[in-house]
Amino acid sequence: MATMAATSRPPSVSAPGTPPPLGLRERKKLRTRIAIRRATYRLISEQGYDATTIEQIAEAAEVSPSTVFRYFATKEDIVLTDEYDPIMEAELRNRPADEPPLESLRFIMAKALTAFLASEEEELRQRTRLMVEVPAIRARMTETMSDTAKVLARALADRSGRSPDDLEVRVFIAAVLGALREVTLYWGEHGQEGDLITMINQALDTLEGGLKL
Amino acid sequence: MATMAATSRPPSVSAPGTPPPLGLRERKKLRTRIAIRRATYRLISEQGYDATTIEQIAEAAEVSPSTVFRYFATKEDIVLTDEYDPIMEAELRNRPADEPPLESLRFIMAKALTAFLASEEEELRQRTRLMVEVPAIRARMTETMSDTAKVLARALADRSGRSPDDLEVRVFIAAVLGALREVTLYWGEHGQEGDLITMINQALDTLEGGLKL
DNA sequence: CATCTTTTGAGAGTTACTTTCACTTGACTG
DNA sequence: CAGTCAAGTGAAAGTAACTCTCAAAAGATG
Repeated sequence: MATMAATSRPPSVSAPGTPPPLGLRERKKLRTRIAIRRATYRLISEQGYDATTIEQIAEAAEVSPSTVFRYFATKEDIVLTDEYDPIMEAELRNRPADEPPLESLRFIMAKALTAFLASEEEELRQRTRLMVEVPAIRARMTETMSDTAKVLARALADRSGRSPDDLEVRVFIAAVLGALREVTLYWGEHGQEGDLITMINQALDTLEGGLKL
Repeated sequence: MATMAATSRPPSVSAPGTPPPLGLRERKKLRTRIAIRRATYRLISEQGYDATTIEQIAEAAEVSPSTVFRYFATKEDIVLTDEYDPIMEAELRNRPADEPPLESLRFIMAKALTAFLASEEEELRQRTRLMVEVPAIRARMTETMSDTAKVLARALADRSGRSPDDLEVRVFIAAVLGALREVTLYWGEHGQEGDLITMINQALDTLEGGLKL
């Protein structure tokens, strides 16, 4: 994520390819990060988004307010930050280069969502709820999506020999992510009932058919 | 626009169909509104968006800060508010009902843009500049667009006998507006060179072709 | 253990926005 | 045209998200 700048690694002597065995410092940071997020989700579910202040979050997570801002640039980011971008990118780059781009995206989005649903369904639902209810979250989410868009555009451009800045590529991604966003919103507005993945596939079908309503 | 709640009309006795001849009160409000916007645009072009405070805007427009907030809900809205939604809606409802929806949108967007460019080109350019440079503006713009989306969805749904909440309709509009947004961003990022309308048409061609990259 | 570097907390400051209330100023009525 | 009513305005105080600075605390390192 954008807020997670690459920090220096301990120059450990572990075998190459093995994940470096995080020093105490890094482990602590991770714990703090998680504590803040957890506290935030809990407080929000109890009191609502607006009523939950950074001060409360800091207190609940047992850190100072300044620390909260050190870990997350904005209040919205506490809720929205995840690590799915690199995963989606990797998956996309793993698809056969001659697969139609829309099919590649269809595939990786289904996969990412399935994984998310399997491991953190409750969080996804709360997030969706907030996306529907809180304009600030919705807005920030859109920004986040445009980071995702850049990553995906690069991957797609690479494999087709185009520039990642190619207008057509950008429009392609924007349309797909715009549709995805709308489906999620729709799902959230309708009580989160029905199968999200099926609905996404329907939306992609609409796009694939050339938007002939 | 969302921020412009319908205010009471003077029950004037003018001929039906004639625009009511705004009382002094309404005229003054309009002037204030314009003064605030003008001051804002000027200050921003001189100092940049972040460096321009509401207080400065208020002073330049010769009103109090509270009045500024009475006219515009947020700082971003001062820049973004326009009155094109009802126009686009009317135009859309004027298109033949059997015209393919994508063509209708293509047509009305070209028309709206042409009008905007003809009468307020400088404003459009400044707005685009801000959209590229200021995340808050970009975010708010997206929200604004989703208001537009609702209006257009209703119009489109009406003529095809669908519900305005129909997933397919919503996806359709989201994709088109998402593409439009991306083109505008692209145009802005590339020095605002080239013909916006042509680029929009290209983007719509991409959508129409089923997003086969 | 001593030193160096990173992380943290405390505190003060900025600014967008909200709310309240008294005052002014158009608009309508008799 | 005077009086009343409603709408619009300004002043002021308050809230909360974010920023900046600096000194203290705590992990890493030799």
